[in-house]
Amino acid sequence: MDRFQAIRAFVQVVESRSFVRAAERLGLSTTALSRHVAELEAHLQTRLLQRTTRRISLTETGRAFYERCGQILSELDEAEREAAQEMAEPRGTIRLTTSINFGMRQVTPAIASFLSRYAQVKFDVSLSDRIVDIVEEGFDLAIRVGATGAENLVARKLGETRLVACASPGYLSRHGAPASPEDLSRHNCLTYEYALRDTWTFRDGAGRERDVRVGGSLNSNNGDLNAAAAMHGVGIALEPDFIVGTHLKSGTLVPVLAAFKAPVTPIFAVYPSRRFLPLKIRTFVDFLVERFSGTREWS
Amino acid sequence: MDRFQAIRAFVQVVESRSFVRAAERLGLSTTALSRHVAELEAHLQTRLLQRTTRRISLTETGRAFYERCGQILSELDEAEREAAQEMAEPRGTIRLTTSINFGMRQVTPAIASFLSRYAQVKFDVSLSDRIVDIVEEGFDLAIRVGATGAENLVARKLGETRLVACASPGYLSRHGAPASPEDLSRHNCLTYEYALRDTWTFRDGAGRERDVRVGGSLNSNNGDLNAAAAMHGVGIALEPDFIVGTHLKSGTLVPVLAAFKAPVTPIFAVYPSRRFLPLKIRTFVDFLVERFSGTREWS
DNA sequence: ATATATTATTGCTTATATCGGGATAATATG
DNA sequence: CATATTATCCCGATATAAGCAATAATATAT
Repeated sequence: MDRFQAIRAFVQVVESRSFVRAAERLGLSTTALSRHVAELEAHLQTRLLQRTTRRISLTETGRAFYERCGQILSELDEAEREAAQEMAEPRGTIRLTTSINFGMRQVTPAIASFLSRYAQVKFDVSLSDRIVDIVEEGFDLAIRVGATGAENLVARKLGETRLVACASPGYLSRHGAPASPEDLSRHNCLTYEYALRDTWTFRDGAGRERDVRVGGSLNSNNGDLNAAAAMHGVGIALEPDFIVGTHLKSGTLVPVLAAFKAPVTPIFAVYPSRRFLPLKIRTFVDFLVERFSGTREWS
Repeated sequence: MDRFQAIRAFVQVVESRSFVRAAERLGLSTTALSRHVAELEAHLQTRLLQRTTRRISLTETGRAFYERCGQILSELDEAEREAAQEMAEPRGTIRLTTSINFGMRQVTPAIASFLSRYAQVKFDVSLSDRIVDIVEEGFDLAIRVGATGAENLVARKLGETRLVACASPGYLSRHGAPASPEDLSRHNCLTYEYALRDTWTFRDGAGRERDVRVGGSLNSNNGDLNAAAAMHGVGIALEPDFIVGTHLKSGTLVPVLAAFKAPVTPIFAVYPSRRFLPLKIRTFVDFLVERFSGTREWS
């Protein structure tokens, strides 16, 4: 038995106070309607409608059931409209903050693609590697590598990035490639201000952690700058694959310590945990998840 | 598509975080489950679950829909359990007030029949022709002829009673039968304290109202007493058919003014309009409606 | 009171949809 | 890299729902 159909039938009969009128409104035969109500009653093992062939009235049980069903059906309709509203154009401005590198390389093309699909949406993007308080500063959404932020937020995982230690072929031919993480202490390591400032972590074949204190002639708060420096042969950088992926492919940078696993960092979409998320946000986050879901290697 | 089935499937998949586990719990094949979710998504024209063959996660839209559906399903379950609970024994005491005559003749046997069916129910009956405030005096239910009572009450029609003017054959042979309502002014009319004290109303063949001022040697607050007096030849009484039905059948009383329609009075079950009526009350009212629904002639 | 029209239900037939099994494709895990 | 797990697709068998026609019941009109 299709309970939804049956309940709909029952409700319509009550509201029409007639099987034939209800059948007309639902576009069914009275036969089907009569059966539905009968099946519902059989299912509940109770009588919902007191019917003479001429008039129908609710039983007490039926009255109670009807009231609740009316409520439930309208709630369901609302939920479905809300969900299907995906088709309704998302509109409005999305205030977004994200890290400079990932923002430039991955989020920007995603935004472009999203904008071409949804003409009514605008973006207000703030690039910053600082972890901003999105509630405090009025952002709708943050896309963050690694950090999720405060407690009252929802973090939705978009993907992962793997850090890769790498250097230019020129640097390696001059200084040799490190064979183990500990060798890094004898190399010029380009460090990053906001994370991994002093210590880089690797995991060896046996799964043991190998922490190494690193340092060198360049520390910056910008991964691109470090990558560029590495390409110019300044030293070894530990970079997320979405920054150096293309350079590794082209050979301008070469991975080192490939036998050791560098940390994997999750990438999150972070937004306030509201009961009903605005359509524009929901749609954009879904879009990002879909776009990034299959991504194994950033480029 | 059975939308409830589909939603149930969807919710179970979300909660099981797996199609196969959800299928086990629902006693379905994974095939059916997969189809249900796919159909639901097609219906909503949106993606609810982001699924790899190995793991599934909710889309934002799906998350919102899931939360609402969980709510809706539990409401539906509750409504169905509540309705099906009819099978659960009604139990407890029903505090009931009803008029003396109708109570004695019709309600008492109904109560007896109800008690024999539901062993866990007890009755506390108060017979009175006074219109009591059932909320004030703590009654669950009143059965009333004519009056429905206060505003915050629900009145459920149980049936109708027709008033019949009648007298004993002896009285009529001595005084003759009235040919029109107006003739009643020359007769000894037995009047009833709570209603129709001074004026009786009839409707003639053309549908016109014919009010007649009546009076005589006996006024009482008890229909039975008036009927008994009429049978003893005292005069003409205007009595509900549930009182005089048997006497009319046996011939101890004879109807007069049969060409004129006497007023029809509805009979109500009246109870407080609570959101959730106790099972015992619901069941008893349904029982009364069923018992009286076919009744055309009271006896 | 009788006849008539309206209305809900039931039996029967056809068409449709649903279900489960096996095959397939995809992906974590060891 | 191989294997086991998992979701989806295809197909045949079964079950289910819809409509038509007939029936029973009842309100309204004559």
